Amino acid sequence: MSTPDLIRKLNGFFPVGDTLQGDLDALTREQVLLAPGESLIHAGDPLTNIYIVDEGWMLRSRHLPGGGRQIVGIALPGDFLCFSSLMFETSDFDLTAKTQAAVSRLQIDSFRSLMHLHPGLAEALVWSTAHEESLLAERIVSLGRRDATERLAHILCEIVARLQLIDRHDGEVLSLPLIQEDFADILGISVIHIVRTFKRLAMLGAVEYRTRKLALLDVAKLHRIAGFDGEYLHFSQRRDVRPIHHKPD
Amino acid sequence: MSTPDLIRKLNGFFPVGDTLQGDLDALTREQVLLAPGESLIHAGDPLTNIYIVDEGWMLRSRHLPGGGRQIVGIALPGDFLCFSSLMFETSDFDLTAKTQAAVSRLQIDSFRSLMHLHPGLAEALVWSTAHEESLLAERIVSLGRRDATERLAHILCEIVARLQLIDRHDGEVLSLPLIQEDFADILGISVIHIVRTFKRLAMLGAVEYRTRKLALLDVAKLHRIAGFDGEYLHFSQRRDVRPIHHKPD
DNA sequence: CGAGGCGTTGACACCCATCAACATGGGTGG
DNA sequence: CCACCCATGTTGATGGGTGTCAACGCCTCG
Repeated sequence: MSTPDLIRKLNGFFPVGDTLQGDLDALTREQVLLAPGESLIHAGDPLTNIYIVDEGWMLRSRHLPGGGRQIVGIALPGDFLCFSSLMFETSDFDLTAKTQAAVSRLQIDSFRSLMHLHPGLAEALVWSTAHEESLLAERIVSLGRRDATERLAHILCEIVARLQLIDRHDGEVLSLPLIQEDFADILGISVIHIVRTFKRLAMLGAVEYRTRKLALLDVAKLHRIAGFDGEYLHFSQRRDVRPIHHKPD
Repeated sequence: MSTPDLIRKLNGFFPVGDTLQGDLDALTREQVLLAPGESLIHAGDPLTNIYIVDEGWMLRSRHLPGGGRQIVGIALPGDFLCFSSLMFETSDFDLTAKTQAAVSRLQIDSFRSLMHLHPGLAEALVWSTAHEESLLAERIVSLGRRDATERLAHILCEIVARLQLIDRHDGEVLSLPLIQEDFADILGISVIHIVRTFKRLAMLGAVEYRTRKLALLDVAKLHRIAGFDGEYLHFSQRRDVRPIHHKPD
């Protein structure tokens, strides 16, 4: 089985040759199926695998002593998970399926040797890592310096853009598995204030949210509210990547 | 010239063999000297290099339309900068020297081929990337779910731990180049509230701050206030890393 | 038809931002 | 050595954004 979403995502960024396609297909993989709410890994668990999301939404979160939760990342089909298994022994976060999900499990040791045999795989991982790092940094900007309305608009812009990249964007009304409590824990805001904030976005004519359905009324307006500049996603940029095993001139 | 801080840092994590040491020495490097306040790169600039900080503190920040600033990372001696140059064409952030600083500039193309010739270099980069990713994720938890006092205590714990790792921790009173405005922009809090928060930490008997000097009165108490668990730094863990070019049994 | 998940509303309190003014202190030039 | 100045830190008053609590409404699913 190939990894159509990963390929599609990388292809949006730089031309994916047959080599990389082959590399990814060559992975010996075990697929894990998860029910909604089921966890792939818990904070403190040993890290022994890398994963690629094949289908579904996964959330990376931390549970705090006081009972709170902070979601630090959303993983969509085509995303790598637990890349830090390459270096660290335990996980700092929970990894939980938000929908029914399917992920490919890759033993870290075999992944290492596969990376050596298939340099394109290393490229894919590096791209994915750089990309995720961008998302984290941008989230920090949001949490640090944007108010609730801007934050919510911003994450919605980001989600829409990411879904478009993997062709999961189904038009005017978007199905997404996140409930308002999830948005609260992504944005560092209380659930009740998320309600108010969605209402404000609706009154502004940008979007309307109702239980896992998001109606996109005016995406341009949403971008304006968020101060969204998709540059940090680096979707439109293509660097002419030479596989690592090619010597430069 | 070697990279003592990078080596020291990696060594705290896994045993650094002669191979990696040699790899790092083999880098053909151009050193850049920066005055305090001087920028190495601005948001929007093309990314054509990777850097290693040899000396000084660097801040990675974003300036917002409204005039605000969010600092997303602190780079200390031994840290890589702009690793995303491997994949992206432009920078999303400013990189500014907070002290006098010296960084080694490495052309991205020669860095790529060096990574191939010296697998240990790739290991070092991956470790550094994973490490930075951990810091970003933990910062998101702070900004999302900790109040001002916890946030400030937490970043202070993190800074102390990072300085210890590179032997820059000079005892009871710590010199650090950050002013209160910097803390404000790291933590997403106003300067004025940082003042009050430092005062609270002083009244609690944890630390006292006065113009680039931090007196550590009771580090254990500071940890307790922050809810600090250094696990995310992964300093005490050592994974037995096999260089990528070794086949697993 | 009942129950539970999810969303909504209003009242109230608190954390933190904003503004304006003032204090301190180290460095620089005369 | 003094005077000044600029960076940095400090204080108080006030207001707004957001959290908390409690109660209720709606929809879905079994």
